[in-house]
Amino acid sequence: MRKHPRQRRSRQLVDSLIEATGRALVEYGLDHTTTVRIAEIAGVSVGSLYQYFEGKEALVEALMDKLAGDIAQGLRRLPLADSAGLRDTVDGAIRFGFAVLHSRDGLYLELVRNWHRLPTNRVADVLQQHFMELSRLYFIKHYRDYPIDDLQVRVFIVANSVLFTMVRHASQNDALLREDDIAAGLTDMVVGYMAN
Amino acid sequence: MRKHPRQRRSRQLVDSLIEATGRALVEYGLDHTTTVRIAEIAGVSVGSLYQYFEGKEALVEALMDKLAGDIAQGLRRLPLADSAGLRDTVDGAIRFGFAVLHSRDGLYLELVRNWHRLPTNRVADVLQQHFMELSRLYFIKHYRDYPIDDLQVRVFIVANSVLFTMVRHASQNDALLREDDIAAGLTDMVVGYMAN
DNA sequence: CTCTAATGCGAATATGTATTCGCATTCAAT
DNA sequence: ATTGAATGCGAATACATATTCGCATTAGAG
Repeated sequence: MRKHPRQRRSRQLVDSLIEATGRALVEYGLDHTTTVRIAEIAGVSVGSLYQYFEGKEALVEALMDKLAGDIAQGLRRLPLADSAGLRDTVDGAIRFGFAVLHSRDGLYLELVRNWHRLPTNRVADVLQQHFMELSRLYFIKHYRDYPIDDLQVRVFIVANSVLFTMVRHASQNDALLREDDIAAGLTDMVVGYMAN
Repeated sequence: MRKHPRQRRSRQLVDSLIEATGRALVEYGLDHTTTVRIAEIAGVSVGSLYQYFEGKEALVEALMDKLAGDIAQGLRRLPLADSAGLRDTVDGAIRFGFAVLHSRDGLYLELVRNWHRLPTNRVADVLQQHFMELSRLYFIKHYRDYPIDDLQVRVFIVANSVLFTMVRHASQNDALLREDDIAAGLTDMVVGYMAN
C-alpha cells in the first residue's frame, strides 16, 4: 500500500475501495474494471484511490487477501477428514466449493476465470494447502505409511480437476448438466481415485 | 473476413498474418499482442491487416480454426476405443494431449490459459465432441444399454479434469511433480471413474 | 481555538492501442 | 503496353484508461 491510512475516514476509504473493487469485477469483469470506475463506485475520487493503492492490481490483490481469509474461515468449519468417512469429507468439500463459487454474485467466478493473470495463489494456495493437509491427515491415519510423493500428485490432480470442472460448469450454465450430477460425479471420481 | 483475398500475394499475406498471430501470442501473450505487432511480425503494414481482418479477435479466431483442424487430424490417428482397451485409449489420449499442449512453443498453453476470453469452443468443442464420441462408441460396445445421460456427465467431468489439470501443470512448470506422474495419475483416475 | 499534517479532489496529462484514409504500388486481363 | 482493380502502406487520428499534481478541505493533537 502506497501510504498508510492514519485517520478514521481514510481507513474507511480504503475499505470501501476494496469493497468497490469486488462490485466492479462483478459488474464489468476484470477487463473492463478501471480505477476510475472503482473510485466512482466507492464514491471517492481517483486521486484518493492512488493515495493508497498503486493501481488496479494492488486493489485486486487486497481484495483477494480478504477473500482468502473468508475461505480459510469457511474451510475450518467443515467436518475434518479424521472425524468422518472419506466420501462424506469429499462430498462436503465439493459442496462447499460450489457454494463459494456461487456466492458474492459471481465474484469468485470472475476471479477464477482469470486465474492466470491474477495473484490466484492467494486463494488457490489456500485451497490446495488445505486439501493437502486434509488428505495427509486422513491417509496417515488410515494407511500409516502412505507414500507421500504419490499423495502430492494425487492431491494436485484432484484439486485441479474438481476446481476447474466446477468453474467450467458454473461458467457455462449448461442446463443439460445439473450441478448436483456434476457434484456427485466428481465425488465418485475423487473417492474412487483417492481410495484406490 | 473483411474482404476476400483474390490475388496470390494477398492470400499469402492473409496466411502470414495468421502465422504471425501465433508467434505474437507465444512471444507477448494474449494481453500484449496488438494488431500493430502482428503486422510487424508478418512484415506487413497494419493497414493491410485491416483490409482482411476486423482486428485482433478475428485473427485469433482464424488461427484457432486452423489449430482445431490440426488437432482433429491428430485425433483421427489415435487408436480408436473399439480396437484397444479402455486404459490404453485413455493413456494414448492423455499423452496426445500433453504433446499438443507442448507443441508450438507454448501457443496452445497461452490459448487455453485464456480460454474464457476466446472462442475456445473452436478447439475445446473439437476435443469434447471427440471424447464424447469415443466414449459413446466404447461404452455402447461394451455395455450396450449404458445410460447416455450419465455418460455425458462423466465425459464432461473427465474432459475438463484432464484438460485443466494438464494446463495447470504445464503452466506452473512445477518441478516437484513430474509430467509422467501426472499423466499416469490422470489415467488411473479416469479409468477408475469411467469403468466404475 | 489554532494550526499543521493528513486527506480528498478531479481536471489535466501521459500512455498504449485500435483503426482509418489518402496516396503509392502492383497485378493481371485485354 | 495499357489500364482499372486490387493491394499495400503507415502517418495521422481516435479512444480508452492510467496516473499525476496543485489546490481545497478536514481531522485531531496541542
